[in-house]
Amino acid sequence: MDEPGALLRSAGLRVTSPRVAVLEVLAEVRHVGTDTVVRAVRDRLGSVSTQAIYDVLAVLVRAGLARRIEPAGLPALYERRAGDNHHHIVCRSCGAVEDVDCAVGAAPCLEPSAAAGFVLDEAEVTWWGFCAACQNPRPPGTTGGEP
Amino acid sequence: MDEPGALLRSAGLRVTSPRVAVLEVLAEVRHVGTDTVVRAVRDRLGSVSTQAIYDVLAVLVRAGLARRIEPAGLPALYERRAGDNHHHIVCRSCGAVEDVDCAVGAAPCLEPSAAAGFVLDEAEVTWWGFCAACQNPRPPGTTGGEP
DNA sequence: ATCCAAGAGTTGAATAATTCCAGATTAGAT
DNA sequence: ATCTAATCTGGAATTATTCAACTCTTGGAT
Repeated sequence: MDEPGALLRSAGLRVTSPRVAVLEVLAEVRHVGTDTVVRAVRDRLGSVSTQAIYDVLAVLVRAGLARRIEPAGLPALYERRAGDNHHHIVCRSCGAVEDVDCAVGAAPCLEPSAAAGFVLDEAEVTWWGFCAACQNPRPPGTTGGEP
Repeated sequence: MDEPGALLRSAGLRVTSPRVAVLEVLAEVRHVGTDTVVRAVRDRLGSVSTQAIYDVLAVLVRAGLARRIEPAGLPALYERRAGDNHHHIVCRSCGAVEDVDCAVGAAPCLEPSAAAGFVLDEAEVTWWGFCAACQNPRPPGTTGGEP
C-alpha cells in the first residue's frame, strides 16, 4: 500500500504516469529539487513538461503525499515524508539536508514565548551547520551532494 | 551609539548615504522586504539603484548589523535585530511577521535528536499560523499589512 | 465495451526576485 | 590634496516559478 498507484487513488487523485513517476522519484531520494525531479522523471517517461512536474508536486503536497520545504537560500525541496512533523538540518556549504525527528520530546518546540495574537498550527525548525563532508578541507572545485 | 553613522563606523564600514538610509528604514520598520527598502530609501535620497540596496543589505548582514530571514513562500525580509538568536511567527495568510524571543528557555531548541555528523551553529524556528487580523472573516479584497 | 466531461498535460510566454557586469564615482587613509 | 579600493549606477541576464489557452486522457456512466 506504499505503491504510487494505490497512494494516489486513496487520496482521490487520478493515476497518471507523471504522478506515478514523481512519487517513485520521491521514494528513492529523500530531498529533491524540482530540477532533479524533472530530470529523473524524464529518464523514466521520455518527455514530460516542466509545468507538469510543478503541477504534480503541488497536487501531491496539497494531498498530503509530499511535503515542500524551502530552506533559506535554496530552491524548494520536496520529500515523501509528510504528515509527521519532522525537522531538518541543512549544510550551509553544500545544501545537503537531513531529517530530524521532532526535537527534544514532543511539544516544547510548539510553544513560543509569546504568540502575539496568532493562532499557530505548525512549528518548523531548521538547524544550520556543516555536514561531515564540508567540515574538512576539500579539494577545490568539489561540490557537495545534491541539495 | 545607535545612530547609523556610528554603527557603520564601528563595524569598519564606510558611511555612505544609501547605507545610512537603509539603516534608518530598518530602524523604523521591524521586518522589511527589499522592494520596500528600495521605495523608502528613494523617498529619502531621491534616486538610488536597486543594486545598491541589495549590496547595502548584504553588507549589513555580513557585518552583523542586520539579519536576513526567508520564510518559505515570501521574498527575503531584513531586520535590524541581529545577533540575538530570536525566532519568528509568520502569518500564512498575509505574511505578517512577529519576533519571538528564543523559545522555551535557552538551549533546548539547539539540540536536535540526531545531528547526522553535522556541526551545527544555529537553530532557526519558524511558527506558522494566522495573525489576529486574518483569523476573522475579512471584507473581500483586504490584504494584511506589509509582509 | 464505449462515451465524454472534468481533470491533467502541453506549449510558450510572463513574472518576480535576485545576481552579474563594466564603467563612473566617492569615502577616507596617506 | 591625492589616491585607491570600495561603492554605486544602469542595464542586462539568470533562476525559480507561475499564467494562459489549447489538447489529451482518465475513470465513472451508459
